[in-house]
Amino acid sequence: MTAAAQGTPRRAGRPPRGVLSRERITSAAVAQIAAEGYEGLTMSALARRLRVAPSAVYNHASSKQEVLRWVQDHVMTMVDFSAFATEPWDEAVRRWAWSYREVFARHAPLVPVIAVMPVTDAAETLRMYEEVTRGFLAAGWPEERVVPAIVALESFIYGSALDVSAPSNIFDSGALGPEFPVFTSAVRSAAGDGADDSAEGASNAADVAFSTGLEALITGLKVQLTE
Amino acid sequence: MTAAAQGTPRRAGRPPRGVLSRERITSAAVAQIAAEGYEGLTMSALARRLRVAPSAVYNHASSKQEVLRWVQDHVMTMVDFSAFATEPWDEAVRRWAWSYREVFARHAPLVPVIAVMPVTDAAETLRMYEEVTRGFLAAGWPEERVVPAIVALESFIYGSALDVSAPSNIFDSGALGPEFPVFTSAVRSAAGDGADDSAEGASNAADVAFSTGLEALITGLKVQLTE
DNA sequence: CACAGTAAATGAATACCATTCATTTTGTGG
DNA sequence: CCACAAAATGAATGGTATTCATTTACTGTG
Repeated sequence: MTAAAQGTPRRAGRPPRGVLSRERITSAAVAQIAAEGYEGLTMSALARRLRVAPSAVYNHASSKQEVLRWVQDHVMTMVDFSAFATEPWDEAVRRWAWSYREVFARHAPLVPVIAVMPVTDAAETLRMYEEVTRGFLAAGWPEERVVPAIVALESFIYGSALDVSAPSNIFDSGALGPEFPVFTSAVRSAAGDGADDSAEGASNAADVAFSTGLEALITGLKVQLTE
Repeated sequence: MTAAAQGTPRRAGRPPRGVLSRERITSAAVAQIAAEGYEGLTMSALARRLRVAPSAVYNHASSKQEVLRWVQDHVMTMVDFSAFATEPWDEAVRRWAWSYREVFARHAPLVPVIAVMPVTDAAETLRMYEEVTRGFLAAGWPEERVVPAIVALESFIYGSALDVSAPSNIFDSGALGPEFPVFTSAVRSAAGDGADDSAEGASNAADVAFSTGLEALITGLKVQLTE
């Protein structure tokens, strides 16, 4: 019952029709992550889901890192950048950034992977960059300034995605509190801010910080444009 | 030769004087990272450096994650936030942010650790927050806005620290380039920007993006203050 | 001062995990 | 048609964090 848990156990040797492919491996990995999270994504679990021996995966992917890169490119398709075609620049950036952060907050373990990942053969990622770049140019941005601005926004988004997965009591200074009264008080007063989770903005601490930073970036980038 | 590679091999049982402590473990971990990087930081290697059996470490730290949290708090001492005591707000933020990013670019694997790490009993981290908060308040910031602003800056800094460790050809679209001409062209024109590594700013792509985002954040946050 | 309990070390064992390799089978290009 | 490449199996391999039984020594209580 090593590979196929039920049905014909498939003997060794190349099968008549290809069993694996980049697409099937990627979607099995995504399914496994959805089912058991990133801790649950092991090469064994992946192979089990594909009804295949673990070593078979290595005929298609050279490492688990490579599988993660495929997953990352697939996850990019869930980021909504459609507003760049219809909305003014600042509103398009706003919608894109919130969507981007939301997607990668649910895939926080991918964030460190992305940082080191070259964009080569990451087609979906490139598709997004292409459209976002178009949006910047259409809004009158000089070409040489577009990529740094996108990278800056992305850096903020990735950092914020990590921040979302932080525990809400992350700033609880505990027993050391009295030693740092100014900060402790500031944390308390920030928590009291939008914390009435009754209606409207529905904002927790991470959302408030993200909104603060994103609006500042949008404002500041616009100012840079006029200089 | 399991534990001590030379000298008296120390028999089992509690030693006359304590061999380990949080401080000694932390500094051994930092030394190990300096010597062989984060891949080289294994519990075995750490124990070897401490001349101790691997299991001994678990009498003081409950997991490797905890050791990493100690390292992270220690690394915080290398961030220079002294400018908040002497410089005007925007210049202080600038110096702090550049220092912060530089430190964690050299410790990128800690970034995902930080995100989930509560600040409780992270004394050095709290020391920094205390001083930064003071600086914001002294510059006239309303108390409830300080923490979101700091978190926003930190998110950008962490994301940028990851960006620094990315390969420089990260935006090389390779064979897919022709499919995404607008983005490909923008990448080329951005590269030509400050890429004459002859003199002055000495800026690579990551530095340009960081500067762009940081200046935008500073400008945008200042604007928010006057509203 | 004795004695109990706890703290801190050793060394052996565990369970996993990614990855590799020899082997087998099958599809494919010359 | 035949050699070779591609793709599967199943059995190692080496490394990992972590746990456990055992031993020894320190520490606080009567």
